[in-house]
Amino acid sequence: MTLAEVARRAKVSTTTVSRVLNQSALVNPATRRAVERVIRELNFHPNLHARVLAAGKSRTVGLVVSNLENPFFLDIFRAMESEAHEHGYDVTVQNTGYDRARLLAAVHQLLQVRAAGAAIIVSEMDPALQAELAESRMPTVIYDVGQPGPHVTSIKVNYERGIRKAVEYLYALGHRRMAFVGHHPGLKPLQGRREAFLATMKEYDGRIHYALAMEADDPPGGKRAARSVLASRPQPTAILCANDFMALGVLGELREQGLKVPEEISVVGYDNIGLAQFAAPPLTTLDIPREAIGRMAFHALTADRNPAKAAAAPPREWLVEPELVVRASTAPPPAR
Amino acid sequence: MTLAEVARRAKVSTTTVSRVLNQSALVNPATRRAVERVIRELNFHPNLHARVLAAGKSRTVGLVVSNLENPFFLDIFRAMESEAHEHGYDVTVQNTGYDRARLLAAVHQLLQVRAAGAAIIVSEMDPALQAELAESRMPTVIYDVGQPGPHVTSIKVNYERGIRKAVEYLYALGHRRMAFVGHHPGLKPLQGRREAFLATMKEYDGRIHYALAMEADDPPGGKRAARSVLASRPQPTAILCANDFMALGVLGELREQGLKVPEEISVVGYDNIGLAQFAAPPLTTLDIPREAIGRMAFHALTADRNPAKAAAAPPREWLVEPELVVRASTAPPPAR
DNA sequence: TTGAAAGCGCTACCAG
DNA sequence: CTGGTAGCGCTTTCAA
Repeated sequence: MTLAEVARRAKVSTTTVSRVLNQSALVNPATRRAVERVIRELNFHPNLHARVLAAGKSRTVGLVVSNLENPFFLDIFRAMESEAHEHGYDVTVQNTGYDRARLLAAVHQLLQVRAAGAAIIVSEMDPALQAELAESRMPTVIYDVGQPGPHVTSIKVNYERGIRKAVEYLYALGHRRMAFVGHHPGLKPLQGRREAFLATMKEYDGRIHYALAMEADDPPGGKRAARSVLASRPQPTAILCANDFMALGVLGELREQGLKVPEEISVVGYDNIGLAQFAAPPLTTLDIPREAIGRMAFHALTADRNPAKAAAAPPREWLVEPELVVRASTAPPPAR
Repeated sequence: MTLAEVARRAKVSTTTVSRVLNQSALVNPATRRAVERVIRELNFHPNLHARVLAAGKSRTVGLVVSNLENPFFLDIFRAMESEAHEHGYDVTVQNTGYDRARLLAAVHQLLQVRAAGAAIIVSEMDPALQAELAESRMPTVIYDVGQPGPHVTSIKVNYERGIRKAVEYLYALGHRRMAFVGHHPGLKPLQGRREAFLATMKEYDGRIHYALAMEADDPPGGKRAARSVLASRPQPTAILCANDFMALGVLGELREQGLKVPEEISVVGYDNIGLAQFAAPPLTTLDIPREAIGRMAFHALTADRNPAKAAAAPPREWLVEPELVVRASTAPPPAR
């Protein structure tokens, strides 16, 4: 089934059919109806590849994330998708599983489909890829790493500020022994949270004792990490997690070990995913506005498309501030 | 950057470049290396739209699901994707949010990109769309509804059997007042679970008192549903959920109401998502092999591609049996 | 082992 | 308002 076939049956030119497909105004209403009828009868679906090829532009933007299983990324995807749909765009997601090879493959795929833009919200970004992306001239959004440029917008989360808020809060509650549960050393953004923690610890200069553990980004990873830090001595009275998803796992381990949260030990997460309030107990965490990030990412990718509104273009760099959300997983440490 | 440009620089024909791109064996190793060098230097990424258009076939399969946020669907996606990658295919996911209009749009999109096949794992399928899909002759996998056909494979879960297992288990524990938490009446598969529950109740013919509540497919929905069934009298001593994702929400509500699980009330989920073991308490549930479903779906879509192995083709209809997984959210009802 | 040329299905420019 | 036609970038015979 091709457009030519439709044209033949409708007794018009392919040009006309193309016009009705593209909502062009320059087509007689009667003609339009006739063509539409044929399209419906034939169950015609225009070949998108041909359209993109001929038109030379695509209305698809790509999103590549590290771990779709983690609601943090999923939320960004959904926000971006809904914003895109409102503007007549589609978004294709790709999951890397924190694997650099898959990241590379994902980016190449987007380059091959000549996507209108790509938002790379991953933790495993590397400089070489950033350079390649910059050269490609495809509008790009990068997360937590690198610098903005002609076609690249950078979104960064002020992790350190977030961690500091959490540590200050815990310190004020009386906690002096803390543990940090992060993951995948070497992955910049996550390491960012870890380093933010270390930097904050340094500020407290010896007044806080701490332990660290790095594991996979999921509940089982959190569980293992919790087991590890609980084995350290002196045992921490509070555990800070690199994200809520892992925090779910640390809560599970604490439950298994019979440690009451928050009476015996406090836990704070990061991200404020929806599940955080359904954790037992509901998780104190640092909110990161995923909805805004997703929408912002979409606009950053499609902004240059409207040179007219260039003035209203979004900033090429955006710093996000996490907010502390106190729920039931934190309390003063046990009197001992 | 086009293939022609590469050909010019490499001083060969476009045909040759095309050949190296397609791993064709009929190209001199030296020539190949030369071309590959130019490709690398130019950072050339062949236009996928042009390739698909010219070749007339695509190595992309589509997956459309109702709610990616629900790990059940995400797991199917990941399994399908990993299987696809192993076979040189890509998969594009689309999320409908249980919205028929979005489902239609998603399917049309797949038709437009001439996808190699489409797995429609949704609860909002309707007969008209099934018919359209059948006519389209695109390999399709449908879930829980309809009949298999020339190009359509049907995967069905034996919900009733699962529900019966759960009810029998609870009945044996001593429960006589149960509630079922489902969602979106009118959505076939989910209704399927509800009807399976009702059918089972009928078998017990008055020996079990029950209540029902339908809400959204997420923890908040489960929470609302729980509130509703807890208000019914006599109050149930066990709650069966249409899926684990909602069960997370009912556990949250029970916790808020101060009801101890499983001492005062039992909860059983459905699906056995990874989070089920991280729920508090770990959830008794019915396992559905999502990994197998995802892989099976991929093969069903690409099977006809290999007429040689037609004999080893997967069955056009597959019935999945849920297995009861007992964890800590169920126990005998309180003595009262 | 390599190349010339005819499409793939659609859009867009230029006429009428 | 409508149509003819030249591509878009690549694959695929068919020859050489």
